[in-house]
Amino acid sequence: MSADPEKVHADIDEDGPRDVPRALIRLIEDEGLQVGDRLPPELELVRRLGFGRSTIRETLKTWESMGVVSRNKGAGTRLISEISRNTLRVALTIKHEAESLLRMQQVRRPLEIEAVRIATRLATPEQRRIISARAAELMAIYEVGEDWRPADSRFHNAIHEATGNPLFKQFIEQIQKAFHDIYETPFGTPHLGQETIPLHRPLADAIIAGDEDKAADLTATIIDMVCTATQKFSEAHNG
Amino acid sequence: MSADPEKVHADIDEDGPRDVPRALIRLIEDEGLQVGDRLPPELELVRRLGFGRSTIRETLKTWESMGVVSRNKGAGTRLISEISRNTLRVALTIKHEAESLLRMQQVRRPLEIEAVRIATRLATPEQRRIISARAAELMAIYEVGEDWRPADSRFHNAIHEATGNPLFKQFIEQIQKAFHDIYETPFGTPHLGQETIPLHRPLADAIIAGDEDKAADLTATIIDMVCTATQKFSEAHNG
DNA sequence: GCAAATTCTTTGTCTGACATTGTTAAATTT
DNA sequence: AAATTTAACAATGTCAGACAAAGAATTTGC
Repeated sequence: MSADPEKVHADIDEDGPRDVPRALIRLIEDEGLQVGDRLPPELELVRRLGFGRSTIRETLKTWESMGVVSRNKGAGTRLISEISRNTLRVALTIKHEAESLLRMQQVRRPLEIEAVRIATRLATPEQRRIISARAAELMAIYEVGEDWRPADSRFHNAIHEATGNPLFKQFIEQIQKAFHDIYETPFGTPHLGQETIPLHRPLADAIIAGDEDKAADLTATIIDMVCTATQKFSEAHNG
Repeated sequence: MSADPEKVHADIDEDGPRDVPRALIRLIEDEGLQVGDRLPPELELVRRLGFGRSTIRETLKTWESMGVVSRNKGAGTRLISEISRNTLRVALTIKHEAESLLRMQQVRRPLEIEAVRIATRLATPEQRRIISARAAELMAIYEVGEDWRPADSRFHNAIHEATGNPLFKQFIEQIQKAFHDIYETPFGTPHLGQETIPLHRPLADAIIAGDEDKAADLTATIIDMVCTATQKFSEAHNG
């Protein structure tokens, strides 16, 4: 077994990760750094991790663009989202043209419907109560005529929670975030989808009753209405 | 009007974007670079854009992590996804635990099914031909016993193209990328989903025939088989 | 004409220097 | 003594140069 001492030694020597991201994650975990904490300065990272500064900077800059850390000249680098060796970072690029608002809803549609189906099947009684409460809150705010969008987010969020799969929440939230980024910038915020709100009460009821098909149908209807509104809006603003 | 010559001059001087991403996007647009084309080498970018090499590299590395470009030592940097000044970049973080492989397939499922439905409705004759050809290629490679995964990617890619919505391709590809990142690292690559390949021929036929429901059913079957295999795999490797 | 070896090109990494800006501590003033 | 201003410090941002490593292209040999 010990026929090749050099190689054996090389393998044993391999206790440290060979690339910067791994080494950084390891340092963060070993140090027990939490969200909000500051990372060591770059020059200390150079010393402790054994990589060149530019190499380390490339990783930190990438993490910054992914929202893992925030970096400020003079201040330092802070952790702003959880990261561990089990965290995988994925980036999407969305082209924002006339049709992209519609395209986003087209992708959101199946995700939202599937999320509702799964939630209807799997939600615990506690989760169903929360969904119902959020729906009540949404309707109340809507009827008073206040800004219902935060309540709408909370309602859908409750559904996504109930799926037991955090990816649904993440994907849909990112789509919505991109949607609003595009939407608000060019021409103000006209409260798109207002007319879908009254449908949210029966949707909540269907979920609570465990009527998967009805819940899915209502969700489809809601998103289709948003699509129609989006389309009208796009046409009105682009030709 | 010419009360402040210095400032006027400064403003006129402002013909070039101040940060690297803008400058790069501008160059790509001006040059008319398409997906698949090669970017100029780093040193030429240094010369033409007027930034230091490390600064440019930080942007290119970030773009690589976002799937905008692919970079290879010796080769060069290629554009692998559309980018323009209207492109929005969004990042996801996926926590990879025992269940995350399954969770990813759970999210992929509705996306893939919807993509197939839309493709079946909207594909042009030319696109249907391509899908058919890819299916034939996939079956041929599969029967010979070679690595069918690249062909499988090309087949699904052809479907995503036919939706006319690039977001489907991006989302699903990123999920797959994350899946393989997790999958290959810990325990080698056991060709998951092998038994689904024979179903791809009838799937292609259904798409070409315009039978939306059948195509959707077959897709669901395929992904459910992958889910089952994933589950078995997870259990075998985690207890 | 083809295969192998060589050269060239391009990205990857490291080092060192300086600029810019936020932070902190000292000095000055009130 | 307290508050404000100022100066020193620390951290990231940028640039330049050198070499390593690996893919691509060319040349050489047969």
